Amino acid sequence: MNVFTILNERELNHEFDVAHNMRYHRIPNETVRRLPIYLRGLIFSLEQGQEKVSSRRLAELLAVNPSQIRKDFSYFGDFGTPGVGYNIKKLTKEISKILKLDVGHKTALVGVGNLGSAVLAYPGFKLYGFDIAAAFDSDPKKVGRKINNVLIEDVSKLKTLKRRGIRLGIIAVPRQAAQEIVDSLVKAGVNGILNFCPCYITVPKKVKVIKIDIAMDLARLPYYMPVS
Amino acid sequence: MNVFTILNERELNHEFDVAHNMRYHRIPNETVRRLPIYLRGLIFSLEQGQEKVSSRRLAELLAVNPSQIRKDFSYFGDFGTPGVGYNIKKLTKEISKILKLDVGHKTALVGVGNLGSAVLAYPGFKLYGFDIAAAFDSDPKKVGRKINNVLIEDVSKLKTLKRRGIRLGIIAVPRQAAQEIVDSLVKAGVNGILNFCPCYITVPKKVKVIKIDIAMDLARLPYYMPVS
DNA sequence: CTATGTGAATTTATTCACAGCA
DNA sequence: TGCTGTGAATAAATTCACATAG
Repeated sequence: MNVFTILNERELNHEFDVAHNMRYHRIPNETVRRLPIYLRGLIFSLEQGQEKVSSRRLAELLAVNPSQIRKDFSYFGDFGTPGVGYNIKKLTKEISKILKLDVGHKTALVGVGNLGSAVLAYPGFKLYGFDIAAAFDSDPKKVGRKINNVLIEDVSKLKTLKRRGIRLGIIAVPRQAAQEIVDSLVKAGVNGILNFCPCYITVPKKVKVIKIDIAMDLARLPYYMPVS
Repeated sequence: MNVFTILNERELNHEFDVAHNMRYHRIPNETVRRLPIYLRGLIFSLEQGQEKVSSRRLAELLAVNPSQIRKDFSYFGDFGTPGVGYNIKKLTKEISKILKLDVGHKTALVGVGNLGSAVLAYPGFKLYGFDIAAAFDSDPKKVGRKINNVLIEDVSKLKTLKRRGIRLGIIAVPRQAAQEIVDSLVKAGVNGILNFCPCYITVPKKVKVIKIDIAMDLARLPYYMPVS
């Protein structure tokens, strides 16, 4: 059968890991997972007018363990000054670089329904350096319109992505259409996909998929809730 | 400062853990995280007309390790038959019970913008036993209308939740409004919250929050993508 | 002969505790 | 004194390997 689905989070990369980013020798997977969280906290602190932040303050803000933070940061060089804390701007820049968010990523959205529209309006993408540069839908009524200043194009135009330098795709189409769209994206040179469809999709090895299933996260909540 | 934010996934429960669900002695956190994934795979297999499934088949389907699956299942009794595999229905029922999804959860959605509407239309919630029984918005134009057969009520009606037996809330409002809504939900007796707002919120200890930040997940993708 | 269930081995992640710097 | 950076200690998760059941 061999259905390929990188499910929610973790399943990313058991083979890769070592090869790339040798500059940062062996950053643990869990640390990588936390880096975007730290980034949020750092940017938040910066907005609060701060310039330095200690591991303790950041930990309080994010409800994590201070030594975890220090250990995580220690995987890539010295950024803190003892007795003072971390320089927020410097650290932000470094983390962005590690996550390769510093270059800016043009991203294509496919499927401009409710969820797709929400994605277009979501402020968080810009924060992380993503630029939703194109949107596609198969509904002729939507094609040609603009949402959040992004023109909606027909899905048949997906093949232009390569030429336009877009390597990332976000899929928010009905589940039946998902695999077909994935194939088109891959053919168009996309090598990273954020999948919102609650379904299994198949991709070549070189393409990385992250799947978000909003219901799946909710499904863990009752287990952790106090007995009512 | 003490901002309380259970961020994305994991941060759930360092204190709780032991206390409840003693019937299932000490199911590891990571296993709990995977249970909804297994549930999906099981239901998928069932829909394919199968009755039994082996750890190998399930592992292929979900792109995980077979012995991981067996180990995970072993934390709660014997459900497989050697040489054959697992009885899908029985196992599905048991996992639902562990996750407390078997009782059905009435859930309230707050914020019926694009994201909120997408949530209302999302098929996955029903799959996991969630029933979005109420929706709220502050926009008078939306109040009174129905989406997906759910009546949109004014946010001032949030206080009726307790009476209606709703203990779960999904927040999809603009970030500025988030904390206020959270407070209202908590006051109305909600003890589990799924937060889609990219912001920090504060809750009493007894309330469990899961935060989904769709951009944050995407932020890990470039790191794992092959160099282009 | 196939597939489970599980101790044991291994790998990975977290936390502690403290030396050393500003 | 206050905080970083990090080895060492601990804890948690994963994987192996095999005895055992159908």
